[in-house]
Amino acid sequence: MGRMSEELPAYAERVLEAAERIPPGRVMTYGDVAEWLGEGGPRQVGRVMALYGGAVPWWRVVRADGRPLPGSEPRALERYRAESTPLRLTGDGEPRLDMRRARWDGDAGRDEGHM
DNA sequence: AGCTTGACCGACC
DNA sequence: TGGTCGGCCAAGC
Repeated sequence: MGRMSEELPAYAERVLEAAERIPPGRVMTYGDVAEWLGEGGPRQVGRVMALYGGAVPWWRVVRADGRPLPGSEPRALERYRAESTPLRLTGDGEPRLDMRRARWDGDAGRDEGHM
């Protein structure tokens, strides 16, 4: 046991932890997660999710345009429906996330407007 | 050491 | 609404 090599890079672990924090019925964009962490950027978050996202609620981390993850749209939509995540229909009738309502800021401004 | 690659983003047209 | 472009930064080679 000479080595404690982490299977996950530390950064990846933080990203996954952030994803697990997102409450049901809400979503964060890749950029939001990066900003919340204060590390990396959207592309880095995306890469982590691509590699290890299966271990966390991956459907709650989405692109900024609210479009469901390509390739997993049926599964994502099933989750959104189960969690009552705000959706919205486009002109084509394709369901997309209603980002104005579904986007979660990580409780960043939890205290504001309280006093 | 320097590329290259991304489950991206915002600006712009 | 859809396409391009530059910027972004960790990981892999």
